Amino acid sequence: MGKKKRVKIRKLLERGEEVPEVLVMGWVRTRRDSKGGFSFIEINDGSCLSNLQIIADHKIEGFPGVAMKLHAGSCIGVIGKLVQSMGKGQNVELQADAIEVYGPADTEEYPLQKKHHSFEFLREIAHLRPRTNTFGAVMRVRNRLAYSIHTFFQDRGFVYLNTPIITTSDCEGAGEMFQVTTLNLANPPLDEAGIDYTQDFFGEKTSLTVSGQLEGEVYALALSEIYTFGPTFRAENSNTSRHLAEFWMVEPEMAFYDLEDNIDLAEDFIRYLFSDVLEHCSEDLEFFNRRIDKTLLERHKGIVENRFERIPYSEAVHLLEKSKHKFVYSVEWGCNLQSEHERYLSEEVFEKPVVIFNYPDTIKPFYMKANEDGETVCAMDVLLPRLGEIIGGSQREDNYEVLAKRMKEKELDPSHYQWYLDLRKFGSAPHSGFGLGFERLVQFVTGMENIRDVIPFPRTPKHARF
RNA sequence: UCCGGUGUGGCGCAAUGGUAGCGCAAUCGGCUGUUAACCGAUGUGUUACAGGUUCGAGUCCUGUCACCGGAGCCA
Repeated sequence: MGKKKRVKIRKLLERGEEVPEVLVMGWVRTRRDSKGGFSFIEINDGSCLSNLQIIADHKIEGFPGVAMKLHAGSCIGVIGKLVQSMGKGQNVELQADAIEVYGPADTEEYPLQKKHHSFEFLREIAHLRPRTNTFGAVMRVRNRLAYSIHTFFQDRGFVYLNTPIITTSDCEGAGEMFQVTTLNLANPPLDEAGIDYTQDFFGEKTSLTVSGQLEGEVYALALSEIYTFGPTFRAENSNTSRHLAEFWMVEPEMAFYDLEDNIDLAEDFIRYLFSDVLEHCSEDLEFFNRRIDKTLLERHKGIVENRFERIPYSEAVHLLEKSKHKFVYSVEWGCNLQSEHERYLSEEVFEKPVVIFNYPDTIKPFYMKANEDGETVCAMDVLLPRLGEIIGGSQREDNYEVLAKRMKEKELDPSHYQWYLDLRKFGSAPHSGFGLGFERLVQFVTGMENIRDVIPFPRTPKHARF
């Protein structure tokens, strides 16, 4: 059996043509026995959502012994004839000539049953959940999105850049950082100030990155347009359906882009991704639309077909102030917009993605470019209905003096950022960029409610198993 | 981290302070070109953990842990 080339189920179902002899391999999802002397076995190999139905005549060689092992979860290989199906529900089916069991699954112990399981339960068996319809579909969609992120930027001449995972730059207190050290925690070397990091592996205090942006700017100011796509770490004790301690982020950074160019790119990017996934993952998306969220496809088409709303922060505040909607947190110019405010704007006022830009400088980081009004900066957030912020970005401050002053105001140590300031000292250029949370994108595209169910192995507070 | 909720057979859930049940799955049998198959029978429990109140606790109280939802923070 091993000598013949195996064909994936997706290919066979797409063609829908009869094949005199074919080999398929996969995991049994369900078996139904007929007393007519044969069994129906459905197998799935992850190449697509659909199973392949196998007709196994009990007369085929060794079947009585084999049949006992063909429970849900077992892995088998089958050689047979692919023929038009006599039954309803599938076009073609495989009439088995021989079946080989690679790995049986003890039905008394195998946790997955042919019934619905809660996502909470599946999280406890993260090593087996990819064998369910939902997780197979999530991971195929996730894969397609990753692929089209690369094609979007590659088609536009952006350079894919790998920024460091281990870093010394504390990206402006942007959340808690995971420390990286080889010091003996039970007995660390000490000096007057506390722990003596000169004796640590890198000779100074290091952490896992919370953003590749600062390093991305370095390469944008040489290669013009770059993007990063890699893991990001936040040690915030955050327990929500939208947060992970380890997640993947896409961060393009572009020389010669102002804020408007930046927003244009972000919008084109989002709409490209949705359009691509609608075209290439239709079976999986229809599954999500049927089982997870009945309005999913309708909303996705809305995103592809309509322009995003764009409003300045000041106007957003004005809209919220004059609205009759009762908010838990009141709104005034200068405050951070709360989740309830963002949701109100994207879900009720505009009912589509909203870009808010020109935020007060007091609530944004030091590196964002100051506007001429002296009180706002060139920041922008893209808000999606139901999900909230999916993109945060800005035009960067490219004036040396202004940036140095901002850093002083925010009490940052300039010695840590000398290389960053140097970019403004030598051949500075207007430039912009943004960050997109990859898992939040997958969440929105699939309709999955919890971010822990769109990443293979979620890392959250108190949870790093598997 | 804060607020609220939940924790009971493998899974999903029920049970006024008084004998812990139901559905699905599983096992066995029947039926059938079946397809979330169907029909019948069978087995399945330290009620998260540690204390407390009570004649008696799954149920009430205290603490711990875990999970879920929301908030903060963020992508």
